[in-house]
Parts: sequence; C-alpha cells; structure tokens
Amino acid sequence: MGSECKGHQPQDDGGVAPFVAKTFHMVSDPATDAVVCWGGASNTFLVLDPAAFSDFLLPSYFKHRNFASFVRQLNTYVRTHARTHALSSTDSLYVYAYSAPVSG
Amino acid sequence: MGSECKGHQPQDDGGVAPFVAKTFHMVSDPATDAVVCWGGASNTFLVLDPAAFSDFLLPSYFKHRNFASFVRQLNTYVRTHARTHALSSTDSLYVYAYSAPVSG
DNA sequence: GGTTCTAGAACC
DNA sequence: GGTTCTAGAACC
Repeated sequence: MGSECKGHQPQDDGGVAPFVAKTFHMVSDPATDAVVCWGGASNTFLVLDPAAFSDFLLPSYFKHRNFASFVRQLNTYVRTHARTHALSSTDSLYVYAYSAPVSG
Repeated sequence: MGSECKGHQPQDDGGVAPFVAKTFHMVSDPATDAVVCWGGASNTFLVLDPAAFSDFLLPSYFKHRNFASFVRQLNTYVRTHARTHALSSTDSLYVYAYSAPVSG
C-alpha cells in the first residue's frame, strides 16, 4: 500500500460501538442537561425527564423514540462494556451507571 | 354448610386475575377513551396517549407508572389467557389484542 | 400476584 | 448493529 496510516484518526471513537458513542454524546451535551446528564459519583447518568428523553432526544440520535429500546441496547453494552452497569429506576428517574471513556 | 351460594356473586370476576380485570376496566372506561380504548376489529385495545397512560392511568390502577411493567404483565397473560395476544407497536401507538370476557 | 431488571430471539 | 417483542429471574 502506498499510503500508510500515520496516526491520523479522523473521528477516533476508540473502536467504541455506535450506540455507546451516541449515548456518551447525548449524555454529555450540556444543552440537554435538564433531560439527561451525568450523575454525581459512581459513573452514572440520569434521565431526569423521561418524556422529553423519549420524544425529542432519542429520535435525534436513534431511529426510534422508545425508552424500552434504548434500555435494551444499554443492557447489551452493560454486558460487553465493563464500564457500563445498570443500577435502578424509580417512577420518573432512571439511573444508569455509565462511565466516560478514558481519553489518552 | 348452612348457607349455600344461590347465584349471588358480588364482584364476580369469573376468577380472572386482578391484572386482567383491571386492564379490562381501564380500557373499557369511556372517560379515558382518548388515552386508551378498544380497537376496532380483532379484539384489540389501543394506547393512544402513552404519556397520559403511564403518568395518570397506570398509577390509578397499579402501584407504578411504568409502561414497561404494564407490558411485562400483559405479556404474562398473553401466555395464560388465550384471549389475549400482543400485536405490535409504533412510535406513539401501542396496539395490543385483548378480548372482552364473555358474560353468560 | 406484582414490579423491576435483563436477556433471548426474531426481524430489520 | 439496531429495533422490537417476549420471557426468565430476582425481589417485593
């Protein structure tokens, strides 16, 4: 091959699955912190407004607006990504552990 | 026994499970037809307003307001009650088959 | 018997 | 790899 990779990595996602990358972006976006945000300790994120999360946030990242589908995917990566772990839920507050990927 | 049952049946639910009785009542109530109502053919019922269904209707019948928990229970009775059968769902319209109990 | 969390399986 | 539907299992 003539051109070799010289460390240039456009869109370096560290091989992270699309679902994981999207979820990280979605949670990290400060514009939507009233809907979903990082939790305090324990590498968690909180869905503060499940209705807005389902109706507006999910369809902007995924091809659906079903909270159950999101949870199903999350549970998949809970398994394959040691850093992710489901915790608990209440009537209106869903809490999932999800640590930020380590850069560097 | 001195007193025999003479056909008097206060609260005759035909031995139907509480979940099934509650769901039937919830769907049948005309006051909430904008939220959930009986479907046209095929013994179905439609959750027209999932948000209102979860936030207001579910907690008035059950001890939670989680659509997923309702679906989990529904799927249980899909199995044990031949008359119930899950069909499909779309973004905002959940459709489940559920036939009315036959009286008489 | 109910409620929650998670996963299998089918289908896309 | 994503989305949906359903069920197992644990816990209440």
